[in-house]
Amino acid sequence: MADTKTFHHGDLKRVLFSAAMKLLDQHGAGGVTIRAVARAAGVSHGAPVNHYKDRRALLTAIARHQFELIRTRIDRALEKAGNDPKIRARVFAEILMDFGFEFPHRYQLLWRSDLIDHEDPHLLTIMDAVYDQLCEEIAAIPSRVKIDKDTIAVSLWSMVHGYVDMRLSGMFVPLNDELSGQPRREAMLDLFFSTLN
Amino acid sequence: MADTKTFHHGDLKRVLFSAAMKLLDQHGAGGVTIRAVARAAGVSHGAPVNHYKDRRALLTAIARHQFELIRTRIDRALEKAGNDPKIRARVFAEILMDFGFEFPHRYQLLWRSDLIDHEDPHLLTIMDAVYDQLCEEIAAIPSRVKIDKDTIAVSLWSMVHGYVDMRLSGMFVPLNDELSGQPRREAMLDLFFSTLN
DNA sequence: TAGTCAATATAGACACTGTCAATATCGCAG
DNA sequence: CTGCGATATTGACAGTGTCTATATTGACTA
Repeated sequence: MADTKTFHHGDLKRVLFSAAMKLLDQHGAGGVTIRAVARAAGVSHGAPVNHYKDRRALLTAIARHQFELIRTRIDRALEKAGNDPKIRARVFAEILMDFGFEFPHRYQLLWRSDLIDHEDPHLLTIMDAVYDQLCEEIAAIPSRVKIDKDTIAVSLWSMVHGYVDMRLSGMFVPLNDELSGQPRREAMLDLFFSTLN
Repeated sequence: MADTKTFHHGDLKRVLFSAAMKLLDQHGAGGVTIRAVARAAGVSHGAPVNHYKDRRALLTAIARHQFELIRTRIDRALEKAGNDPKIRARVFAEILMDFGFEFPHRYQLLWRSDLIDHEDPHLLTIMDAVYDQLCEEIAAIPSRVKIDKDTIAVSLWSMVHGYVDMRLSGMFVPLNDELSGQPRREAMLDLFFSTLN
Protein backbone atom coordinates (compact mmCIF):
# COMPACT_ATOMS: atom_id res chain seq x y z
CA MET A 1 0.00 0.00 0.00
CA ALA A 2 3.03 2.18 -0.22
CA ASP A 3 3.56 3.92 -3.50
CA THR A 4 2.65 2.32 -6.80
CA LYS A 5 -0.55 2.69 -8.76
CA THR A 6 -2.51 5.57 -7.37
CA PHE A 7 -3.76 8.96 -8.52
CA HIS A 8 -4.12 10.55 -11.92
CA HIS A 9 -1.77 8.90 -14.28
CA GLY A 10 -0.97 5.62 -12.69
CA ASP A 11 2.73 5.32 -12.11
CA LEU A 12 4.11 8.34 -13.85
CA LYS A 13 7.43 8.12 -12.04
CA ARG A 14 8.30 4.85 -13.70
CA VAL A 15 7.10 6.10 -17.08
CA LEU A 16 9.22 9.23 -16.73
CA PHE A 17 12.23 7.17 -15.80
CA SER A 18 12.03 4.83 -18.73
CA ALA A 19 11.27 7.66 -21.14
CA ALA A 20 14.39 9.39 -19.87
CA MET A 21 16.43 6.23 -20.34
CA LYS A 22 15.25 5.92 -23.91
CA LEU A 23 16.13 9.53 -24.66
CA LEU A 24 19.50 9.05 -23.00
CA ASP A 25 20.39 6.00 -25.07
CA GLN A 26 19.24 7.67 -28.26
CA HIS A 27 20.51 11.23 -27.93
CA GLY A 28 22.85 11.35 -24.98
CA ALA A 29 22.47 13.29 -21.77
CA GLY A 30 21.85 16.51 -23.68
CA GLY A 31 18.68 15.00 -25.07
CA VAL A 32 17.28 14.26 -21.64
CA THR A 33 15.40 17.47 -20.96
CA ILE A 34 12.56 17.71 -18.51
CA ARG A 35 10.24 18.86 -21.24
CA ALA A 36 11.23 16.16 -23.71
CA VAL A 37 10.74 13.52 -21.04
CA ALA A 38 7.35 14.94 -20.19
CA ARG A 39 6.38 14.95 -23.86
CA ALA A 40 7.47 11.35 -24.27
CA ALA A 41 5.41 10.41 -21.22
CA GLY A 42 2.40 12.29 -22.57
CA VAL A 43 2.11 14.72 -19.67
CA SER A 44 2.57 18.43 -19.31
CA HIS A 45 6.00 19.96 -18.81
CA GLY A 46 5.23 20.74 -15.22
CA ALA A 47 4.24 17.25 -14.19
CA PRO A 48 7.67 15.71 -13.58
CA VAL A 49 8.47 18.03 -10.71
CA ASN A 50 6.22 15.96 -8.48
CA HIS A 51 8.47 12.94 -8.93
CA TYR A 52 11.87 14.43 -9.64
CA LYS A 53 12.69 17.75 -8.06
CA ASP A 54 14.66 18.88 -11.08
CA ARG A 55 16.67 17.63 -14.01
CA ARG A 56 19.67 16.84 -11.84
CA ALA A 57 17.55 14.63 -9.59
CA LEU A 58 16.25 12.68 -12.57
CA LEU A 59 19.70 12.14 -14.02
CA THR A 60 21.10 11.20 -10.63
CA ALA A 61 18.41 8.55 -10.26
CA ILE A 62 19.40 7.15 -13.64
CA ALA A 63 23.07 7.07 -12.67
CA ARG A 64 22.23 5.24 -9.48
CA HIS A 65 20.27 2.68 -11.45
CA GLN A 66 23.17 2.12 -13.85
CA PHE A 67 25.62 1.42 -11.06
CA GLU A 68 23.19 -1.07 -9.62
CA LEU A 69 22.96 -2.73 -13.01
CA ILE A 70 26.74 -2.85 -13.18
CA ARG A 71 26.98 -4.41 -9.77
CA THR A 72 24.41 -7.02 -10.73
CA ARG A 73 26.37 -7.89 -13.83
CA ILE A 74 29.57 -8.17 -11.86
CA ASP A 75 27.93 -10.40 -9.28
CA ARG A 76 26.54 -12.69 -11.94
CA ALA A 77 29.86 -12.91 -13.75
CA LEU A 78 31.76 -13.59 -10.55
CA GLU A 79 29.58 -16.58 -9.81
CA LYS A 80 30.98 -18.33 -12.86
CA ALA A 81 34.49 -16.98 -12.51
CA GLY A 82 36.10 -19.62 -10.37
CA ASN A 83 38.46 -18.93 -7.51
CA ASP A 84 41.53 -17.35 -9.06
CA PRO A 85 41.42 -13.82 -7.61
CA LYS A 86 43.33 -12.45 -10.58
CA ILE A 87 40.70 -13.72 -12.95
CA ARG A 88 38.01 -12.44 -10.63
CA ALA A 89 39.52 -8.97 -10.58
CA ARG A 90 39.74 -9.08 -14.33
CA VAL A 91 36.03 -9.86 -14.55
CA PHE A 92 35.42 -6.53 -12.93
CA ALA A 93 37.32 -4.77 -15.71
CA GLU A 94 35.62 -6.73 -18.46
CA ILE A 95 32.14 -5.98 -17.17
CA LEU A 96 32.85 -2.27 -16.91
CA MET A 97 34.20 -2.13 -20.45
CA ASP A 98 31.33 -4.16 -21.82
CA PHE A 99 28.87 -1.84 -20.18
CA GLY A 100 30.64 1.28 -21.48
CA PHE A 101 30.68 0.14 -25.07
CA GLU A 102 27.17 -1.28 -24.94
CA PHE A 103 25.61 1.87 -23.43
CA PRO A 104 27.98 4.72 -24.27
CA HIS A 105 25.61 7.49 -23.27
CA ARG A 106 24.69 5.87 -19.99
CA TYR A 107 28.33 5.32 -19.23
CA GLN A 108 29.33 8.88 -19.94
CA LEU A 109 26.54 10.20 -17.77
CA LEU A 110 28.01 8.44 -14.75
CA TRP A 111 30.94 10.86 -14.65
CA ARG A 112 29.17 14.09 -15.51
CA SER A 113 29.33 15.86 -12.18
CA ASP A 114 27.78 18.93 -13.74
CA LEU A 115 24.65 16.92 -14.48
CA ILE A 116 24.34 14.47 -11.61
CA ASP A 117 24.84 14.79 -7.88
CA HIS A 118 27.89 12.82 -6.84
CA GLU A 119 27.16 13.63 -3.20
CA ASP A 120 23.86 11.77 -3.35
CA PRO A 121 23.99 9.17 -0.55
CA HIS A 122 22.43 6.39 -2.61
CA LEU A 123 24.84 7.03 -5.43
CA LEU A 124 27.81 7.14 -3.07
CA THR A 125 26.74 3.90 -1.48
CA ILE A 126 26.47 1.93 -4.68
CA MET A 127 29.71 3.35 -6.08
CA ASP A 128 31.54 2.47 -2.91
CA ALA A 129 30.06 -1.01 -3.03
CA VAL A 130 31.44 -1.60 -6.51
CA TYR A 131 34.82 -0.22 -5.53
CA ASP A 132 34.94 -2.31 -2.38
CA GLN A 133 34.10 -5.40 -4.36
CA LEU A 134 37.05 -4.74 -6.64
CA CYS A 135 39.32 -4.20 -3.65
CA GLU A 136 38.27 -7.51 -2.16
CA GLU A 137 39.36 -9.40 -5.24
CA ILE A 138 42.57 -7.40 -5.49
CA ALA A 139 43.38 -8.12 -1.87
CA ALA A 140 43.08 -11.83 -2.50
CA ILE A 141 45.74 -11.79 -5.19
CA PRO A 142 48.94 -13.32 -3.85
CA SER A 143 51.77 -11.03 -4.78
CA ARG A 144 55.50 -11.33 -4.23
CA VAL A 145 55.93 -7.60 -4.03
CA LYS A 146 54.21 -5.56 -1.41
CA ILE A 147 52.00 -3.09 -3.25
CA ASP A 148 49.29 -1.02 -1.70
CA LYS A 149 45.96 -2.65 -2.56
CA ASP A 150 44.17 0.64 -3.09
CA THR A 151 46.85 1.70 -5.53
CA ILE A 152 46.27 -1.42 -7.57
CA ALA A 153 42.51 -0.97 -7.49
CA VAL A 154 42.67 2.70 -8.41
CA SER A 155 45.15 1.96 -11.18
CA LEU A 156 43.01 -0.74 -12.71
CA TRP A 157 39.79 1.19 -12.53
CA SER A 158 41.52 4.29 -13.85
CA MET A 159 42.91 2.42 -16.82
CA VAL A 160 39.56 0.86 -17.57
CA HIS A 161 37.66 4.10 -17.24
CA GLY A 162 40.24 6.08 -19.17
CA TYR A 163 40.23 3.64 -22.03
CA VAL A 164 36.45 3.52 -22.33
CA ASP A 165 36.07 7.26 -21.93
CA MET A 166 38.70 8.13 -24.51
CA ARG A 167 37.40 5.56 -26.97
CA LEU A 168 33.92 7.01 -26.60
CA SER A 169 35.39 10.43 -27.39
CA GLY A 170 36.74 8.99 -30.62
CA MET A 171 40.33 8.48 -29.55
CA PHE A 172 42.48 5.45 -30.24
CA VAL A 173 40.07 4.55 -33.00
CA PRO A 174 42.64 5.10 -35.77
CA LEU A 175 44.65 2.43 -33.96
CA ASN A 176 41.98 0.04 -35.14
CA ASP A 177 41.70 -1.38 -31.67
CA GLU A 178 42.81 -4.71 -32.97
CA LEU A 179 46.23 -6.23 -32.91
CA SER A 180 46.73 -9.65 -34.38
CA GLY A 181 43.14 -10.65 -33.80
CA GLN A 182 43.11 -10.04 -30.10
CA PRO A 183 41.23 -6.94 -29.00
CA ARG A 184 43.48 -4.28 -27.57
CA ARG A 185 41.56 -4.26 -24.33
CA GLU A 186 42.62 -7.82 -23.61
CA ALA A 187 46.22 -6.94 -24.32
CA MET A 188 45.95 -4.03 -21.92
CA LEU A 189 44.58 -6.23 -19.18
CA ASP A 190 47.26 -8.84 -19.85
CA LEU A 191 49.85 -6.14 -19.43
CA PHE A 192 48.28 -4.85 -16.25
CA PHE A 193 47.97 -8.18 -14.52
CA SER A 194 51.43 -9.26 -15.55
CA THR A 195 52.59 -6.63 -13.08
CA LEU A 196 51.18 -8.53 -10.18
CA ASN A 197 53.44 -11.57 -10.34
CA MET B 1 48.53 42.94 -43.88
CA ALA B 2 46.98 39.62 -43.05
CA ASP B 3 44.55 39.55 -40.20
CA THR B 4 45.25 41.36 -36.96
CA LYS B 5 44.17 44.84 -35.97
CA THR B 6 41.59 46.00 -38.42
CA PHE B 7 37.94 46.97 -38.42
CA HIS B 8 35.54 48.03 -35.72
CA HIS B 9 36.56 46.61 -32.45
CA GLY B 10 40.20 45.93 -32.95
CA ASP B 11 40.87 42.26 -32.48
CA LEU B 12 37.62 40.96 -31.17
CA LYS B 13 38.54 37.36 -31.93
CA ARG B 14 41.33 37.38 -29.38
CA VAL B 15 39.15 39.16 -26.84
CA LEU B 16 36.38 36.61 -27.32
CA PHE B 17 38.83 33.77 -26.93
CA SER B 18 40.31 34.98 -23.68
CA ALA B 19 36.89 35.90 -22.30
CA ALA B 20 35.78 32.36 -23.07
CA MET B 21 38.85 30.94 -21.34
CA LYS B 22 38.13 32.97 -18.24
CA LEU B 23 34.52 31.80 -18.16
CA LEU B 24 35.67 28.23 -18.70
CA ASP B 25 38.12 28.29 -15.81
CA GLN B 26 35.59 29.94 -13.52
CA HIS B 27 32.35 28.15 -14.33
CA GLY B 28 33.17 25.17 -16.49
CA ALA B 29 32.13 24.49 -20.06
CA GLY B 30 28.49 25.12 -19.20
CA GLY B 31 29.34 28.71 -18.39
CA VAL B 32 30.85 29.33 -21.79
CA THR B 33 27.79 30.54 -23.68
CA ILE B 34 28.01 32.65 -26.80
CA ARG B 35 26.01 35.36 -25.11
CA ALA B 36 28.03 35.39 -21.90
CA VAL B 37 31.23 35.58 -23.89
CA ALA B 38 29.83 38.44 -25.94
CA ARG B 39 28.78 40.25 -22.77
CA ALA B 40 32.23 39.81 -21.25
CA ALA B 41 33.77 41.19 -24.42
CA GLY B 42 31.38 44.12 -24.43
CA VAL B 43 29.80 43.39 -27.78
CA SER B 44 26.34 42.35 -28.88
CA HIS B 45 25.29 38.73 -28.76
CA GLY B 46 25.42 38.46 -32.52
CA ALA B 47 28.97 39.66 -32.91
CA PRO B 48 30.87 36.43 -32.20
CA VAL B 49 29.43 34.67 -35.22
CA ASN B 50 31.85 36.58 -37.41
CA HIS B 51 34.80 34.95 -35.67
CA TYR B 52 33.42 31.64 -34.48
CA LYS B 53 30.72 30.02 -36.53
CA ASP B 54 28.97 28.70 -33.44
CA ARG B 55 29.55 27.63 -29.86
CA ARG B 56 31.09 24.35 -30.91
CA ALA B 57 33.64 26.14 -33.06
CA LEU B 58 34.65 28.37 -30.17
CA LEU B 59 35.05 25.47 -27.76
CA THR B 60 36.94 23.45 -30.34
CA ALA B 61 39.38 26.30 -30.78
CA ILE B 62 39.92 26.36 -27.04
CA ALA B 63 40.52 22.61 -26.95
CA ARG B 64 43.04 22.90 -29.73
CA HIS B 65 44.86 25.60 -27.82
CA GLN B 66 44.98 23.48 -24.67
CA PHE B 67 46.55 20.54 -26.46
CA GLU B 68 49.14 22.87 -27.88
CA LEU B 69 49.85 24.12 -24.39
CA ILE B 70 50.20 20.54 -23.19
CA ARG B 71 52.62 19.72 -25.97
CA THR B 72 54.69 22.78 -25.14
CA ARG B 73 54.85 21.74 -21.51
CA ILE B 74 55.87 18.23 -22.44
CA ASP B 75 58.58 19.50 -24.77
CA ARG B 76 59.99 21.78 -22.12
CA ALA B 77 59.95 19.05 -19.49
CA LEU B 78 61.58 16.55 -21.82
CA GLU B 79 64.50 18.89 -22.39
CA LYS B 80 65.50 18.49 -18.76
CA ALA B 81 64.52 14.85 -18.48
CA GLY B 82 67.74 13.13 -19.44
CA ASN B 83 68.00 10.10 -21.68
CA ASP B 84 66.28 7.30 -19.78
CA PRO B 85 63.24 6.60 -21.98
CA LYS B 86 61.31 5.27 -19.03
CA ILE B 87 61.73 8.54 -17.19
CA ARG B 88 60.89 10.41 -20.37
CA ALA B 89 57.66 8.47 -20.83
CA ARG B 90 56.83 9.15 -17.23
CA VAL B 91 57.26 12.87 -17.81
CA PHE B 92 54.43 12.64 -20.26
CA ALA B 93 52.14 11.23 -17.58
CA GLU B 94 53.19 13.77 -14.99
CA ILE B 95 52.56 16.72 -17.28
CA LEU B 96 49.10 15.47 -18.22
CA MET B 97 48.14 14.99 -14.58
CA ASP B 98 49.53 18.35 -13.58
CA PHE B 99 47.55 20.02 -16.30
CA GLY B 100 44.35 18.21 -15.36
CA PHE B 101 44.50 19.18 -11.71
CA GLU B 102 45.64 22.71 -12.44
CA PHE B 103 42.91 23.43 -14.99
CA PRO B 104 40.11 20.97 -14.24
CA HIS B 105 37.52 22.62 -16.45
CA ARG B 106 39.87 22.96 -19.38
CA TYR B 107 40.87 19.34 -19.00
CA GLN B 108 37.33 18.06 -18.90
CA LEU B 109 36.43 20.06 -22.00
CA LEU B 110 39.01 18.17 -24.03
CA TRP B 111 36.93 15.00 -23.90
CA ARG B 112 33.45 16.45 -24.33
CA SER B 113 32.64 15.25 -27.81
CA ASP B 114 29.16 16.70 -27.46
CA LEU B 115 30.69 20.17 -27.13
CA ILE B 116 33.77 20.11 -29.33
CA ASP B 117 34.45 18.70 -32.77
CA HIS B 118 36.84 15.79 -32.47
CA GLU B 119 36.95 15.52 -36.26
CA ASP B 120 38.47 18.97 -36.55
CA PRO B 121 41.70 18.52 -38.53
CA HIS B 122 43.72 20.91 -36.38
CA LEU B 123 42.56 19.18 -33.24
CA LEU B 124 43.28 15.75 -34.68
CA THR B 125 46.75 16.84 -35.71
CA ILE B 126 47.79 18.13 -32.33
CA MET B 127 46.29 15.15 -30.49
CA ASP B 128 48.10 12.77 -32.77
CA ALA B 129 51.31 14.69 -32.25
CA VAL B 130 51.07 14.28 -28.49
CA TYR B 131 50.26 10.60 -28.83
CA ASP B 132 53.10 10.03 -31.26
CA GLN B 133 55.49 11.73 -28.91
CA LEU B 134 54.48 9.34 -26.16
CA CYS B 135 54.91 6.38 -28.49
CA GLU B 136 58.41 7.48 -29.38
CA GLU B 137 59.48 7.43 -25.76
CA ILE B 138 57.74 4.13 -25.15
CA ALA B 139 59.42 2.58 -28.17
CA ALA B 140 62.81 3.53 -26.78
CA ILE B 141 62.26 1.59 -23.58
CA PRO B 142 64.29 -1.61 -23.64
CA SER B 143 62.05 -4.43 -22.56
CA ARG B 144 62.77 -8.10 -22.07
CA VAL B 145 59.27 -9.06 -22.99
CA LYS B 146 57.83 -8.30 -26.38
CA ILE B 147 54.84 -6.06 -25.77
CA ASP B 148 53.08 -4.09 -28.43
CA LYS B 149 54.17 -0.48 -28.13
CA ASP B 150 50.74 0.93 -28.85
CA THR B 151 49.27 -1.21 -26.12
CA ILE B 152 51.70 0.25 -23.62
CA ALA B 153 51.03 3.79 -24.80
CA VAL B 154 47.26 3.36 -24.75
CA SER B 155 47.41 1.73 -21.34
CA LEU B 156 49.48 4.51 -19.84
CA TRP B 157 47.42 7.32 -21.29
CA SER B 158 44.22 5.52 -20.34
CA MET B 159 45.34 5.13 -16.76
CA VAL B 160 46.41 8.75 -16.55
CA HIS B 161 43.24 10.06 -18.12
CA GLY B 162 41.02 7.78 -16.12
CA TYR B 163 42.61 8.78 -12.86
CA VAL B 164 42.38 12.51 -13.55
CA ASP B 165 38.85 12.27 -14.89
CA MET B 166 37.53 10.24 -12.01
CA ARG B 167 39.26 12.40 -9.44
CA LEU B 168 37.71 15.48 -11.04
CA SER B 169 34.33 13.79 -10.72
CA GLY B 170 34.95 13.42 -7.01
CA MET B 171 35.97 9.79 -6.96
CA PHE B 172 38.86 8.29 -5.03
CA VAL B 173 38.81 11.39 -2.85
CA PRO B 174 37.75 9.46 0.26
CA LEU B 175 40.93 7.48 -0.26
CA ASN B 176 42.73 10.65 0.70
CA ASP B 177 44.98 10.32 -2.31
CA GLU B 178 47.93 10.02 0.00
CA LEU B 179 49.68 6.94 1.18
CA SER B 180 52.61 7.30 3.49
CA GLY B 181 53.44 10.75 2.24
CA GLN B 182 53.85 9.81 -1.38
CA PRO B 183 51.04 10.92 -3.62
CA ARG B 184 49.02 8.04 -4.97
CA ARG B 185 49.72 9.12 -8.51
CA GLU B 186 53.39 8.41 -8.07
CA ALA B 187 52.63 4.98 -6.67
CA MET B 188 50.43 4.30 -9.67
CA LEU B 189 53.16 5.27 -12.07
CA ASP B 190 55.70 3.20 -10.14
CA LEU B 191 53.40 0.24 -10.48
CA PHE B 192 52.87 0.83 -14.18
CA PHE B 193 56.50 1.17 -15.11
CA SER B 194 57.51 -1.77 -12.98
CA THR B 195 55.69 -3.83 -15.59
CA LEU B 196 58.20 -2.92 -18.24
CA ASN B 197 61.22 -4.62 -16.77
C1' DT C 1 38.12 63.11 -53.08
C1' DA C 2 33.95 60.37 -53.80
C1' DG C 3 32.20 55.90 -54.11
C1' DT C 4 31.96 51.10 -53.68
C1' DC C 5 32.06 46.89 -51.22
C1' DA C 6 33.31 43.23 -48.17
C1' DA C 7 33.99 42.62 -43.37
C1' DT C 8 32.04 43.33 -39.15
C1' DA C 9 28.58 44.75 -35.53
C1' DT C 10 23.71 45.38 -34.01
C1' DA C 11 18.95 44.35 -32.97
C1' DG C 12 15.14 41.53 -33.22
C1' DA C 13 12.95 37.22 -33.76
C1' DC C 14 12.14 32.18 -33.07
C1' DA C 15 12.16 27.95 -30.82
C1' DC C 16 14.00 25.85 -27.33
C1' DT C 17 15.34 25.14 -22.19
C1' DG C 18 14.61 24.82 -16.49
C1' DT C 19 12.06 26.37 -12.93
C1' DC C 20 8.51 28.75 -10.38
C1' DA C 21 3.64 30.19 -9.05
C1' DA C 22 -1.23 29.91 -9.53
C1' DT C 23 -4.84 26.96 -10.63
C1' DA C 24 -7.30 22.81 -11.44
C1' DT C 25 -8.31 17.98 -10.77
C1' DC C 26 -8.19 13.48 -8.82
C1' DG C 27 -9.00 9.95 -5.19
C1' DC C 28 -9.15 8.59 -0.73
C1' DA C 29 -10.17 9.45 4.67
C1' DG C 30 -13.45 10.99 7.61
C1' DC D 1 -20.59 14.25 0.99
C1' DT D 2 -16.80 16.98 2.38
C1' DG D 3 -12.40 18.00 2.70
C1' DC D 4 -7.66 17.71 1.74
C1' DG D 5 -3.25 16.20 0.20
C1' DA D 6 -1.14 14.48 -3.79
C1' DT D 7 -0.76 15.22 -8.47
C1' DA D 8 -1.33 17.58 -13.08
C1' DT D 9 -1.99 21.78 -15.96
C1' DT D 10 -1.06 26.22 -17.56
C1' DG D 11 1.31 30.34 -18.03
C1' DA D 12 5.14 33.14 -17.04
C1' DC D 13 10.10 34.49 -16.76
C1' DA D 14 14.82 34.54 -17.77
C1' DG D 15 18.02 32.23 -20.06
C1' DT D 16 20.06 29.87 -24.37
C1' DG D 17 21.83 29.19 -29.81
C1' DT D 18 21.16 30.61 -34.15
C1' DC D 19 19.09 33.01 -38.06
C1' DT D 20 17.83 37.33 -40.68
C1' DA D 21 17.65 42.02 -41.78
C1' DT D 22 19.93 46.21 -41.04
C1' DA D 23 23.59 49.33 -39.94
C1' DT D 24 28.27 50.67 -39.59
C1' DT D 25 33.10 50.64 -40.50
C1' DG D 26 37.40 50.90 -43.06
C1' DA D 27 40.12 50.11 -47.02
C1' DC D 28 40.69 50.17 -51.81
C1' DT D 29 39.51 52.08 -56.44
C1' DA D 30 38.28 55.30 -59.94
